Amino acid sequence: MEELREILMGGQSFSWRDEGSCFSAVLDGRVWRVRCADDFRKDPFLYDYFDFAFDYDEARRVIAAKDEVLAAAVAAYPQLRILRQDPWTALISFILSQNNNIKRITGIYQRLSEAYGREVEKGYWSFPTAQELSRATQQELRELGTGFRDRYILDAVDKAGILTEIPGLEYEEAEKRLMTITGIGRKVASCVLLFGFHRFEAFPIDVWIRRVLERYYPGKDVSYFGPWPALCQQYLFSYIRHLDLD
DNA sequence: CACCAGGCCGTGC
DNA sequence: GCACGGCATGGT
Repeated sequence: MEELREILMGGQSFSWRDEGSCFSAVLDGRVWRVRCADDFRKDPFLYDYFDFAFDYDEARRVIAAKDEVLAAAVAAYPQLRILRQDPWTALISFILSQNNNIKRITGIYQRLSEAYGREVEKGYWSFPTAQELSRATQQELRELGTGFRDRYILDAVDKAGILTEIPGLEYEEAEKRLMTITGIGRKVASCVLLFGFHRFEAFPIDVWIRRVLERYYPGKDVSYFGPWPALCQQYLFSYIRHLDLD
């Protein structure tokens, strides 16, 4: 259970709800309920979603060997994984994430689903597709609590077609392309590329990671964290974010 | 009641 | 190119 919390509700996805005895989400048109690793190993969709084809054991060894900070981060969160999320959902999710907190992001995500998604099971709505979300007006979005991000969402709906181009682009080009959407800067673009397109070259730099870089890695650039900068980033993110709270 | 939140936009140097 | 304030809203 607790090992799953950091993966499902630690900031990479806003689709999951804590139901007490399990975590639930509507993905791929149906409701999923998981409580431990055994729940998803054998299901083809969840096997892909939880990225079981990737050798995290090997990656952990390489990353932990880089330095003491990463070794501690890996030791603290050995079960961490990068979920393979839907690109569109990731795009809107990380537009919502800017200058926002996880709890509130999840709330807005849920209200968008209830307002524009499909109720696939009583009390459970899918996240709206771009077409479904195109019904929304700016005022409606504002009333759902999106705040100043309302116009960003509308622009993303208009430019949703960009997502089909991303797989064919080099990382830097893909990032630039995403940044042509209003409300998408470097950080959000890198999150979309990581969580929506599973690009492990990504290295999202938010306030937390910026502090880590300044304190522990002065002068170092992203290449230090290769060949999977995204994994290093994710371990460091979970590690230092909880240091403050504990 | 302040202050912050997995930032970005617009403006001004 | 970098620095700055503004931004909607709710959590703590």
